[in-house]
Amino acid sequence: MTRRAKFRQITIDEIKSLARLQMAEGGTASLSLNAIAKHMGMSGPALYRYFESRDALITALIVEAYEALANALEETAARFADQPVRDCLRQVLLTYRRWALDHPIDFQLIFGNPIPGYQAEEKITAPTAGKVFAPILKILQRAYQQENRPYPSFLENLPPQLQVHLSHSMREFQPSLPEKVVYIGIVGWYHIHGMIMLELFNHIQPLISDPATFYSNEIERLMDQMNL
Amino acid sequence: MTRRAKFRQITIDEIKSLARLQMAEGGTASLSLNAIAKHMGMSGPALYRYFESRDALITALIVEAYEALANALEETAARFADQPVRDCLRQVLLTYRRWALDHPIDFQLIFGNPIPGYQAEEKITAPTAGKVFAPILKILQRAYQQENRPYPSFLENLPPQLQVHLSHSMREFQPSLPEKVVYIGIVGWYHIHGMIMLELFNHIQPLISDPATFYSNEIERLMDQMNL
DNA sequence: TCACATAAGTTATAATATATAACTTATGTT
DNA sequence: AACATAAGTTATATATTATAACTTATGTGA
Repeated sequence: MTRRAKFRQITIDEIKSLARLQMAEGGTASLSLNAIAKHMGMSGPALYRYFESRDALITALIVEAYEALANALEETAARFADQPVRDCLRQVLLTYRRWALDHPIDFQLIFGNPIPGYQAEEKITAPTAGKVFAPILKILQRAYQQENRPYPSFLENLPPQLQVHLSHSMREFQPSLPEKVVYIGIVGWYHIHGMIMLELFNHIQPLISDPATFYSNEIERLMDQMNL
Repeated sequence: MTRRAKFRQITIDEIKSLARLQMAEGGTASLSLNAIAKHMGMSGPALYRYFESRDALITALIVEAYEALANALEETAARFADQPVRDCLRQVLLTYRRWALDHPIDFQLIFGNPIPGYQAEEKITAPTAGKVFAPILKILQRAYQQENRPYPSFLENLPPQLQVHLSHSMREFQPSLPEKVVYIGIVGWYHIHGMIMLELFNHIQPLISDPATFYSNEIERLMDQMNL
């Protein structure tokens, strides 16, 4: 890498870092290229050498957020891979919540409403999205395929028109994954996700005194349902 | 109501209506007072006679959204009040999804990320928030208190530090509501909510071919868990 | 009916935002 | 050393929210 390219990378990183900081203070849409430039000691238009537009910067941040979350989950899964399935999955799901609370802005970028005016470039963001779900699927695969645990009873009478399909990018990670495993994963993920979204946007606090305990408790209940 | 006040109300309604229309096209944050005024054939600053600021307009829209959702749920609950609990609850939960899909902007205003720069005026929005949850609690109360259905088994060994408390405004609607009923309601609501948020933001479609069937199926599973 | 307060609009202006164009300076390579 | 290009600059166009000052329309009380 040339010296110039190195400096360029540093500048790009600083821009993204400041953008994150700005959003942390005023929400995902309080992003001002001008303010970033000013803070870095240069004029506004200079930023356009590094990002084509405000949306391009946002897209970069979204991709990074996806990757960071996926990495956090994968890392936890790897660290507890030799533990029983239930313990491993518990840790991964705890990491999921922990990461969301620690990185509310990144989580909103991934799962919240679209930013004003911002048109998601799905070609860029979609492939990374699958990575988030992959570690959870991997654990479930271990449970139901390697360890041959019985499938939960609620899978028995599913309506036939309910087709589950993995996106192309996800298929690459998990080549031979039974529909049932995917379905269990989806059901679990949605439950988890609902709790976290509500907690993140302060809809849980008026009802539950201790969201952490509630979450832990629901995880256990969920894993009970999954026969884990 | 004087003639002038009537015209004023019409103008206010038109502003709100156009605001909704604008958001429907470009997301919750693509709200331009100027554009609204222009569309109504008047200058930008004229709008400030009707709304103190952009945030005041947003707050009004949020309150209306809460009320509209609560009304939709209540209406459904009333229409199926003489049916068995399970049938009534099913219809209410279907209405919940239907309303969210039919009014994605209003749903985002209530449950999505905060709009850039917008500071929620919780004094105004909080009291109405309770109304959304009320119809569901009412149905559960009927099941477990009037009809004396047994509580689901997952309530048996809850950790003692897990306190459930209703906000003040909600207490007024439901004076004597056992903690257990509230807890069941919360658990169910979160599950439902997770599915709808993910569907609304297009995170469900890459995985599930038929979200409606999936949702229906999950409702049944949920009510099974609730002993309904 | 007329006088007058106020409601409801106007234009002008300030402060910021994204973004483009045209120009200058620094950097690295041939 | 010459030169292409990267990386910055200022100037400008066009939005945005919002305030100030001013004008016109409306409704009411004397």
